[in-house]
Amino acid sequence: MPPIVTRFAPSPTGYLHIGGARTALFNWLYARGHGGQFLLRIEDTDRERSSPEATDAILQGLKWLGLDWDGDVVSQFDRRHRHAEVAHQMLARGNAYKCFCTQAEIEAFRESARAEGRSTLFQSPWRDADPATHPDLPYVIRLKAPRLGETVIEDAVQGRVVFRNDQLDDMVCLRSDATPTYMLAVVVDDHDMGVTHVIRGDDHLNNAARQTQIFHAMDWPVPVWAHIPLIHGEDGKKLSKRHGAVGLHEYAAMGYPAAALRNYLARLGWSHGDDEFFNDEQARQWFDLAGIGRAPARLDFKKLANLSGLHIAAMEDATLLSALEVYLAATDAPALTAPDRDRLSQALYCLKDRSKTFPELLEKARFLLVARPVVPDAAAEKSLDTVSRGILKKLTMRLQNASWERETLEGAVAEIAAGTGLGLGKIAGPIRAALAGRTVTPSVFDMMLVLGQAETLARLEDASL
RNA sequence: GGCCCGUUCGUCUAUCGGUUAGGACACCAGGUUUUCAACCUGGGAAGAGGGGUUCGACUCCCCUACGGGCUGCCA
Repeated sequence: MPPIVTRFAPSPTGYLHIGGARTALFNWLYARGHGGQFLLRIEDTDRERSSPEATDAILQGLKWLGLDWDGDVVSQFDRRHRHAEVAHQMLARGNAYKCFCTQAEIEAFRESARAEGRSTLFQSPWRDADPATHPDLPYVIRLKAPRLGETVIEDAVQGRVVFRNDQLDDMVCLRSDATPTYMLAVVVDDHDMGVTHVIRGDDHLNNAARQTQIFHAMDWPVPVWAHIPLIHGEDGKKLSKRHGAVGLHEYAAMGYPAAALRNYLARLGWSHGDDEFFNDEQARQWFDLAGIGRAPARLDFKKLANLSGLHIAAMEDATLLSALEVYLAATDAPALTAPDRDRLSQALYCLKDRSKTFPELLEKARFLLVARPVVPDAAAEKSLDTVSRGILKKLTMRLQNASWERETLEGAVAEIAAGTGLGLGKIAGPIRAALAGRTVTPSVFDMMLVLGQAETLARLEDASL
């Protein structure tokens, strides 16, 4: 079995799409799980719509998602001479021909064909013309596609797909300005790059037939095809801007860990039995083409959030901390100061189990990121009435000389609670308000321990006045 | 219009001719609990429709409906 080579080949017309990200992930998982290579090629032959900014955005997106590629990024445009060379080879082999029809002529033909309900497949009169009759005019090079028989795609996901050759016309391979078309460029590049498995969106399924004809024309081995269904929005329609987040960077900005997105995206359209929550190691081990479904999947943010929470909880503190810093940078938020970073890292143990996203974690970490005086929000303010202020005052005194350990603190608070005839639940509210200025926080004891005795007492006293 | 692909709980999916059609997320009820999160118990929830093939179809075939893709000298 030859080594596996996959590739991701986006066209640089914008940011990295969530669907593209999944395609890249599948290619990456397949290559990495089989000891193969994962290559990256930018399909920038359309100069009008390509931009270096878009290429950069795509690269950044892949890096954020944690998908590393092998070798240099290939620019399809840079290979245009090679593409033209192959077009001429096909010409020499008699598998292609020069066509002198103008675009206007073809356009007119298609229009009338459509109007009359006839097939719009264009059959060039130059297909079998004697080169001696060739005019001195611009021409394109068309593939001399077989007219009889059928072209068969053996797709690892879709199964056997058969196209009748009389349904496929002689596609243009080299334009009249000598630049290659996408159809030719893909085949030449995939061949030259040694790509063994083409895993891409099923919007390319029909193209696979045309590309197969080019592979045949050059006598090149046809790669294994795997056309995966597209991702749809929550309403089941094709994903578009109106669905909200379609750019990968938007997911980064919403504060989902890349590991969670990898897990979620992998499960969208692919499955390994009942496994839902897994890490990269497992994904690489389990991923295979046979596990890919044929129906389009919808984005489900609830499930993403659930997985996100599980991944945050499972992260090592150091990993989590640096992911948080990446998140902060991505959202243009101020970076953590060294002391904040320290405190945060000490508190992660009581934060990561209760947060589904980074902003949620940061909100719960607020108690240690703000300085006195702690200003309570409206909800927290409500729990600071006269009675509770009195309780806080008592608690402050009670904790004055307490040893700063969990058991002591729990005991002291329980004692105060008992003394007032209230449950712990009732006095936890005011303590939260005093220490964090919020109603949603980690355990009050965890906050006290993280904050330390002096700061805790100061905050309790502030709130009791 | 032509060609191609798809269709199991609300959502992601398991099932590869024989299951009370399983799991997860979400939802509802209850429990635990210092809030949130997490956790525990229970619950409702699915094979698009119609024909075949077969002793037996979610599973194989055909038709219809619905969704999607392609039909460019775009990628």
